[in-house]
Amino acid sequence: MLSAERRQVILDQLARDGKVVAVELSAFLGVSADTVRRDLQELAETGVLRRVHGGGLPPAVGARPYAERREQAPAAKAAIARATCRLLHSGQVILLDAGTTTLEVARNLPPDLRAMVITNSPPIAIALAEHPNVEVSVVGGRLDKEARATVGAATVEALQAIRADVLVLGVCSLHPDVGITVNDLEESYVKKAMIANAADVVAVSSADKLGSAAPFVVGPLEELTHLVTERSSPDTELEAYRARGVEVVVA
Amino acid sequence: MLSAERRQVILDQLARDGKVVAVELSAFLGVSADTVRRDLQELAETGVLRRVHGGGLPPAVGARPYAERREQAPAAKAAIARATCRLLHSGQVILLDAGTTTLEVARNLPPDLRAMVITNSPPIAIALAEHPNVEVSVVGGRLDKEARATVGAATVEALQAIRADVLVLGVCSLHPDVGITVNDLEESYVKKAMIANAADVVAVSSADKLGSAAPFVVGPLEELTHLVTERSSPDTELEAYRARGVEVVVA
DNA sequence: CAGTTTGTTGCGTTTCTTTGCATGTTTCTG
DNA sequence: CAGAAACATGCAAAGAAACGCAACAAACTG
Repeated sequence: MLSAERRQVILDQLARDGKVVAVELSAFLGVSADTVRRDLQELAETGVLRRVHGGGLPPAVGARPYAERREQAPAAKAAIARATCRLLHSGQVILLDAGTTTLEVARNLPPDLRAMVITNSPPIAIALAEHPNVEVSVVGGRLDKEARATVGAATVEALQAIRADVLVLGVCSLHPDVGITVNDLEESYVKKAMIANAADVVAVSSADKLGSAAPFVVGPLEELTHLVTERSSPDTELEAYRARGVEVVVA
Repeated sequence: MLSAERRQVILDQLARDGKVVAVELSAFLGVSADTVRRDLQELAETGVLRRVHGGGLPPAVGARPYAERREQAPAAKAAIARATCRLLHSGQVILLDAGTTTLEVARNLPPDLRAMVITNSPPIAIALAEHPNVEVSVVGGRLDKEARATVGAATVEALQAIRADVLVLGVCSLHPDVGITVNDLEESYVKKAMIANAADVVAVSSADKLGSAAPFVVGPLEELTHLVTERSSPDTELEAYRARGVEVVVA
């Protein structure tokens, strides 16, 4: 049996049982425990398995979620994106935050929109490379593999050199009292810097993110000038946002 | 027996058994193990077989559709990319230039390579987001839609804040006397800045780009420490590069 | 047709991988 | 806390792969 084949068997067994045990593998595959250990180490280095004492487990939720998130609720996202585009005009400097909804906004920008778009998201930059009339600028920095966006000191500093007319902000969690919150500290700093350097702030959010809160606070709700969300949001809930001066657009 | 015929037999056996073993094939086909190895290598380059120590397996199950992969990565490019990866090591700070060949390098980085990769190419950044062990940093700036790379003053300035161990440079044109040249002024400045801030400079180039020149000069050939190119390059031509102190690697 | 080129194949040598074992260390468990 | 199990590390043997080289055949050329 080929060593690569053996590793494939280990992965199959991991996928089937949700775990692998070193000694069992040793007996099952007919090789020494040493060899199994080396295989497990090798697999762990490539990131497809998480090494634990005695065997291996599936890797922690890693690069997987991005592909999944991209597919979820495409219809609602597209509607929000189209509604957001109606708030954007030629001649503006547009700051486009990272996120799957904002990526959809980028894809839906009207072809005749002549604007300058600044983004910290490589996927958005690539999507806009297809656009005939917008000028694109990328904000550099360390890449957050999860969000596919640049973060860190360099990103924040670069954002401070920018004055945007409008920011399209992808929000993770939005709560009338808690404000804008996210799941990552670095991300919160980047969003803060974006908000600080944009005249208008348009938040785009699917209905399920409204009324929830995450650990890291970006700022109070009053920072937003607009909120674009789905039709399915209950109107009573949206009233809380309107009362705080946010112009709510239901797509 | 014709060599093409022999390869077909190998593929048949792979389809039937789900694997092939080099020594078994050698005995079965009545040729030396060397010849079998060469066949396997050839088949691996077209993507119909995954080469492993001791034999071959079906191409990776989770891998992207092979037609697509093949289209963007002709055998020559993939071979150059793999050869380039052998020049990179864990612990290095690697500067990755934009380009289709360098994108292929990014895709071919060994999963166990632990390095920091800095790039001005959003597509490369996205490709590396899949990599479990490299840290990715994006250089910001205005996006050149054609090249899908950032250029301009911001990009050059950001590059000057970097000290890389090795630069992987995609070259448009390379000529023993004229040096490194490109078709775009902005691009030339970016490449200059990259070269100025990297200890080693590895140029990757398909054979047809050697011996040609473009309008904008990046620098003399002496800036390069390595050149990785295709097997098809005539050796007499490569001698000119070697004579100027460039270590030439033929993939 | 002779000479050249081109491509394939096998061989010898060197280098790298894999593997099991011996040894010492860490981690788990009752 | 002590014994057992799991782990890490170095080592040596077997085998696989890479590389240069030379023999050979087929195709091309003047």
